[in-house]
Parts: sequence; C-alpha cells; structure tokens
Amino acid sequence: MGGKVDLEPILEELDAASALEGLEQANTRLRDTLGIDHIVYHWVDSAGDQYGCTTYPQSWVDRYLAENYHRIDPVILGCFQRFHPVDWKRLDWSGKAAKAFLKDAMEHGVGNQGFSIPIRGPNGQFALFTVNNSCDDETWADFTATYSRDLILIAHYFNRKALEFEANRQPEFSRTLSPREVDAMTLLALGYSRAQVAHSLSISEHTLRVYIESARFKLGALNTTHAIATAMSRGLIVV
Amino acid sequence: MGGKVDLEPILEELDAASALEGLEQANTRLRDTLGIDHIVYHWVDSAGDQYGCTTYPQSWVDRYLAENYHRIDPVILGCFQRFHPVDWKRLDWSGKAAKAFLKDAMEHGVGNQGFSIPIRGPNGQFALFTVNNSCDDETWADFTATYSRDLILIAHYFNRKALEFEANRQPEFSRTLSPREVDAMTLLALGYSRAQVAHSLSISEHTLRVYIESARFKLGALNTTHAIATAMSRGLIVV
DNA sequence: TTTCCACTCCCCAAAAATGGCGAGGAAGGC
DNA sequence: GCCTTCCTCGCCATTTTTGGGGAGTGGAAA
Repeated sequence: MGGKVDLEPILEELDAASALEGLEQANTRLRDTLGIDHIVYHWVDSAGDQYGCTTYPQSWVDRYLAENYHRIDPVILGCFQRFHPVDWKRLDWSGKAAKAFLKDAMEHGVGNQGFSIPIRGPNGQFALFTVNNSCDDETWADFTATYSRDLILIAHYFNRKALEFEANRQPEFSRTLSPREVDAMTLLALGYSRAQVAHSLSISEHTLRVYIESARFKLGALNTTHAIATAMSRGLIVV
Repeated sequence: MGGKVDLEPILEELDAASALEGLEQANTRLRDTLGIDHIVYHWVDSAGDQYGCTTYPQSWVDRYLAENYHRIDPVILGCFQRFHPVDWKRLDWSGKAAKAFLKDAMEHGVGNQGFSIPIRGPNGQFALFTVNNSCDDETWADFTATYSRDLILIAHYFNRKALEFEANRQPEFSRTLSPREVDAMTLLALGYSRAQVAHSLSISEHTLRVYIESARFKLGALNTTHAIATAMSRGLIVV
C-alpha cells in the first residue's frame, strides 16, 4: 500500500458492467489493486431483500445471515444514522453483543480495520460499501486519507449499477402517493388521531379514511401502522 | 469552458467550512471556476423546512417558494425516484404544469441546460445539487461528461457539511429500547396486529401491551403509530 | 443489599380504527 | 370525448386499540 494507485480503469469497468457478475469481478479486481483484505458491497432493500457482493469468506457470510447479525452489527447501526463515511474505530463497540460480534468476525477472517460508506437510494434503499484490512492504525489512516474520495465515487458507481440491475428485475415497483395522501400519512406519523388529522386538513373524517385506505392499498399494507412504516422506509413521507 | 479545471481547492474549501456561509462562498467560487450560470444546492428537511444555497436570482427563489413549485418541478419529481445524476433533457417535461413551470423559470433567468444530482441522507433527508447554464446541447454534453465525477463528489461534500451543521442545531436525544420492545415495535411496523405479535413472541397480549406502552413512553410518542414512526426515524428499528 | 429495570401475567370499560355499502364533481392525459 | 386519478362527503356494525387499575419474578447495577 505505498503510493497512490490510479483507480480510473476500475471506475470505467464499473460503469460498463452490464450484469451483477461484472460488479463481482470489479470488486475482486479493486481489492487486489488496493492491496487490502476485503471489500464488501451490501445492499438492503425496503422489502427486506439483501444483495451482497463480497470477498469475505462464505463461512462468515453464512454465519452473519444465520445469526441475524445485521441487528447488532455496529457498522450497520452506526452508518444507518450517518451520512459520513466512517472508520470502524469511531463506531460504538462498547456493548456486550457488539464485542462478541467483533470477536466472531475476526475469527472468520475479517480484518481489524474497516472503513464504511453509507449510500442511500430512492424508496428507502440503503447500501453499505466497506473496505476491510488487517493492519495497524497508522497504515490504515494513511490508506483512508489517500483513497476516501475515490472510495466515495466507487461506492456511488457500485450502487448505481446495483439499482440499475434491480430496476430491470422489478419494474414499476413504486407507486407514488397523491399529495393529500402524503399529508394524511405524514400527520398520522406525527401522532395525530384521525379526528385531529381530518380537522387539520379541513376535511371530513370519512374523506380522510378514503385517503388512508387508498394509501394502504397502494403500499400493499395490512394496516395504518404498516402503511406508515412502509411509506417511511420508501421515503414517500418524511418525519 | 475549455480544458478541465482543477477543482481540488474547492473540495478542500468545502471540507474546511465551519458554517453555512462557507458553503455559500464555495458555491459562488465554484460557479465562477466552472464558468457556468448557476449552481444550486437545495435541501428538503424532515419538517418541510428548506435550505437553499443558490446563485439563482432572489426573484426566482421567491416565486418558486410562493408557487410551491417543488410539487410540479420535474427536476425534483424525477430525481426523487432516481439515484443517477440526471441531465434535465432526460426528464419528463410533457405535462402542462411542467411546461408552464419551465417557461416561468427561463423568464427568471434560469438557463436552459441543467444537470442535477440527487443525494440522500439519514431519516429521509433529500437534497439536490444542480448546475445550470445557457448553452447548446453539445457544449453542455461536453461539460457534464468532463465534470460529472467531480460534481458527484462536490455534491457529496456539500451535503455532508449541510448535515453536519444541522446536527449541531439539533443534538441527539437517544434513549434505547429494550430488546423485547424492539421486537414488538418491529413486528408492529411489519403490519401484524397485537394478537399476532403476541403470538409471534410467545407472550400474552397484555405483556405485549406493556412493551408497547413502555416504548411509547420512552419515545415520547402519542400513540403506537407515532412510536413506530419515531423509532424508525431514529434508526432504533429497521424495517 | 437494596434498588433499579426488564419481563411476565390479568380484568374492565371507553375510545379509536376498520370494513363495507355508496355517490358526485373537477382536472388532466390519450 | 372518454377515461383515469384525485378530492370530497355520509352511515352502521364490528374489531382493535388504549387507558386505568394491580402483582410477582429474576438479574444487574449501585
């Protein structure tokens, strides 16, 4: 990891990729070019689907999924609240579960140093692009300082492609809510009762119900709470 | 707009900014450096607040806000569904309202060419970074091809700073939920009724109520829906 | 050791939400 | 001109949620 390597060819390779396999090749090539242990692009959908493009050993991936580690992984939890790319050292590893998780990860070949970039797309899509390595703090600080900008761009391109392929697989996935429906759902999410919302919007409570039901239907939700949660995770309403 | 200009100093200026004024200075400087008409960073807040850092004439900004143009602006509507940076030519300007909007914009000094980059942060934050100019299609295509990567990075830095300043204004209120409470809230957000959730968790419905009420109390929520929305926007539960 | 907090269980009555029925006007796109 | 979507309104019965009580266990922290 001496001087800075030109990553331009990798960006172009990513840009030209026409299938998920292309991303995986680019991923491996990038790892080798940077001379680090692992790179993982991890994608979580609002529907709960996951797509991972990783150089981690399969045993770790399996274990991660089996243990539902995404619920305690400080990288996920921390990045979900931030916009900044973040060094793993700055995350909160104080909890008991977090420590056990870290130990387990190390034993499965995950390096001690990590740098993760959160990325968000439409409809509540959330992805993480992570570089991982085994080395001392100083070496790692040099590495991240040198490449952080390139990594942001690469993460962006990665996600762009992943979304592109996903859009091909699931066309017409998102139906938007009408302005009135958005108003209704937003006020409900803020804790107002139906009577209060109807009053706020200056409409009858029954009209309000029509909006709520219509939104529920569009979102494929089972009840109002579900509709709110769905609308929020798809980014249709903001609270 | 001949050869490519080095934008490194602008990135550093952005990185070093410690207040919103810094962003505005960087904005103007970037516009002059690139030799284009306008640059606008536009941020839509959770509460519906808007922050704009723009070189557009004030008359246009006022008109945009007064007319609630964000509801029909094809740039906003188009970018809200995409991840890609997008050239304005590729957006849908077919609607009647859209055409009137475009005409109005031109009359207020907005250029005919535009390139917008959508950016998303935590809690449904959404921002747009746009460069705008008056020129022919070919010139503009050259410009965007040359600078698209730099613009993505600049947009990213812009948003990072804007979020940073916003975070300072609203410090964290973090109170965690107990594991059982998280389970309960998560299942409720997935649309299950209390009876179903209680069954899923193998506890009585009354016990479940205790969790829900406890979570409501901790989150300062007025009802269950509000609690779910609050927990989601604070990242305490993931759906 | 005492004092928290998380977890578990129960009853009753009031308030809120949902399901199902139906109806009409206005605006914009093909 | 037709068709779709959006916005608006009403009533009744049923189901679900909520608010008010109270009670006992175990573990972890102070």
